[in-house]
Amino acid sequence: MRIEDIAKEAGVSIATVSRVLNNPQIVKKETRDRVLAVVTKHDYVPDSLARGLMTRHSKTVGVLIISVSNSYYMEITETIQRRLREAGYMMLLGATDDSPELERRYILDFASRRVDGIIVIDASHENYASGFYPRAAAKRPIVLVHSDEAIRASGMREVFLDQRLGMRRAMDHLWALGHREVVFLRGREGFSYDLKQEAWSDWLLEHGAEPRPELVLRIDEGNTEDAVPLAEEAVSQALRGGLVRSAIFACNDLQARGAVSAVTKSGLRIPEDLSIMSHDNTILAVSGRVQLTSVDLKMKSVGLAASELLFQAMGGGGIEGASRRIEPELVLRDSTGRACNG
Amino acid sequence: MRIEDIAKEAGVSIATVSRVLNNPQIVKKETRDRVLAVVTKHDYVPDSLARGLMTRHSKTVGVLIISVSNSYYMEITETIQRRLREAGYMMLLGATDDSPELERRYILDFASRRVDGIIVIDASHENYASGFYPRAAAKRPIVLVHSDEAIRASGMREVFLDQRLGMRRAMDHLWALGHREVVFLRGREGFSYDLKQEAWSDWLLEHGAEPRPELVLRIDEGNTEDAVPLAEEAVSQALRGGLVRSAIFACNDLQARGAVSAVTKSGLRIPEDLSIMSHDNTILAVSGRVQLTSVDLKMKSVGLAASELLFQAMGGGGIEGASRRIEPELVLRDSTGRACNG
DNA sequence: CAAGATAATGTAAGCGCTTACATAGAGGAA
DNA sequence: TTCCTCTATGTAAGCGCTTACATTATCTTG
Repeated sequence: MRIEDIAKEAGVSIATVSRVLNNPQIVKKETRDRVLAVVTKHDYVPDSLARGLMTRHSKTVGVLIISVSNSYYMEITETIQRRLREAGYMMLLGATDDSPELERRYILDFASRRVDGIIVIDASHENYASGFYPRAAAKRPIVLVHSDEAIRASGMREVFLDQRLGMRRAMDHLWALGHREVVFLRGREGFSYDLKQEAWSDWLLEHGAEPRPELVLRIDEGNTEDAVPLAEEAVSQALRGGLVRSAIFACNDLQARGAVSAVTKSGLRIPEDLSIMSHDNTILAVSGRVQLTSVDLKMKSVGLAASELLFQAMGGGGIEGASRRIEPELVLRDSTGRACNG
Repeated sequence: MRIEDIAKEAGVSIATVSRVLNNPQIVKKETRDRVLAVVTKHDYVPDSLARGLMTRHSKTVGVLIISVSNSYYMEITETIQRRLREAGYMMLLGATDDSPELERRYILDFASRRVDGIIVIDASHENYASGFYPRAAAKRPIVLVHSDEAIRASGMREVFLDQRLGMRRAMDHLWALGHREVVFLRGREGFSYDLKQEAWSDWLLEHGAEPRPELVLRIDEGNTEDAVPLAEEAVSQALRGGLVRSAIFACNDLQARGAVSAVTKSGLRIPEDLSIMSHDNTILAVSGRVQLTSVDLKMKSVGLAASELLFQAMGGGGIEGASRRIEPELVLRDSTGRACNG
């Protein structure tokens, strides 16, 4: 069914059909109804490729995340998807596997599909520094969600996820409870682990404590479900080695769950004997016997902010003020308590 | 940058540029290199809207799921997304909130975007019965992922998720362990709860046991994180009422986690005093202190099968044999054991 | 009721590509 | 050389729409 067929059947020109579809009020009610009848009769939907070719927009937004199968990204994807739908946009979703190269390919592909805007979650420093984002942003609105100081100061549209603040809040809380030694449990590699470790280290230094290397427990997986047993194993071992004496900071809830298992199995109580601070505040934080104190990155707010910024941009808004900072929140639960030996 | 600009700069006609991009081998190496140089120089990517208008395909596939923020769907979305990318397709992702109406709107929208194919996860019976899917499938390949006997027999391309078999395996397992009374814990509403309850009920009847209504525990939420405390509360209450004596079947891992909390808090041991059978086998099943025996729906296989079917269809394959059945698998862990009073 | 104003519809150009067909150039056989 | 074949490139139509502009129908109003 093409617009021509509808026009023929309704006895009007294709221009009239187009008007009925795009500017109903300017066509006489009588004609309009006749056309609409034919349209609904055939379930006719105009070809948005052809339409986009003329109008220069596709009512489509490209969204990039590192991984689809990660609870941590679920909430932000959900939020963005919902907002886009409400505004009549479709979402093209791509997973980059944390590869800047793949990210670039996706963005070029988005461009060729004439998306009206792009949201990059966990934007890579590399693609910013090489000038790729700015170049792409010159052609169509791009919103960067990131935790990178350089991007923050770039003047691009961006949502800054203040992870250092989250770390500070977590450490402050432990400190206030009397913990003077905090073991740092992390995954193998990845920007966010490095950032957190740096923040952990800096914080300790600021408070006159030493970020001793043996306090860093590194497991080989980060975010898959294998992280749970690996973290458990790592913590058990550290426990046996007498390294864990006051508190543990885990980089995500999976690792924290593993830590909890290790600690309970060793006969110690949480939080009486040992505190565990977690990060991400996913469903895992509340699904076990001991509910985890966890840093919540407020991904819903992040998603909302990113969508808002993008809509503004797509509506022709300028770059000024197109910048947000979201504060992580510490959610207190049962896994942290006063230090017993503090 | 349009093809015309490239042509002009390379000193050739637009047809030649097009050929360089689509059929490199038919243009003389010398010319080709000259064109390619200009193309890369400007990061030129052809407008896929214009291209799609001619070629009649968009290299895009529409995927529909009920909810983005549900661990249960993460794996299948991930699998499909990965397969699509490998094959050079982009994924338009829509969340239907379990609304057949919204599902229809999405499918129409997909159609207008000239997607090359559509995958509907948890296809609705309503849209099948009303003839909507078949009508849509006449115009472009559609693969339905579902647990609906009617759709299974429809002759459409479909992946049948044999949930009844999963239930049977779960119940057989409990029965073999000596459990003769199985409490059924479920969410408020939704096809899959009804299907499971029916299977539970049928199974009991077949084994000469009675599916007594008071054995059905229904909480007001199903899949959000609120389900955990609600399930805990429901189970605690049933425990106090003396209703839970041998085993509990929970419709998903969230509910099972709530059940575990209730049971442990009441002082009973798992699985010595009470067994808990879970469903979905998400990360939650392995993240707590007691690891849950759970029915795994093999969503990765489902996703693979769905993609395969779609690729076949998009490649021009016929409808015959475009049908798969995936068997759920029972993953045995620590939450189920021999009945103590069996 | 003529005639200018206005509302409703039609005509046709063109969005950026692909591709059938036309054309030109190069090489080889007679 | 002439004619034919083959290869490389150009020309132009057309994909299904939107929209500026042209045209025709319908009102106003003196």
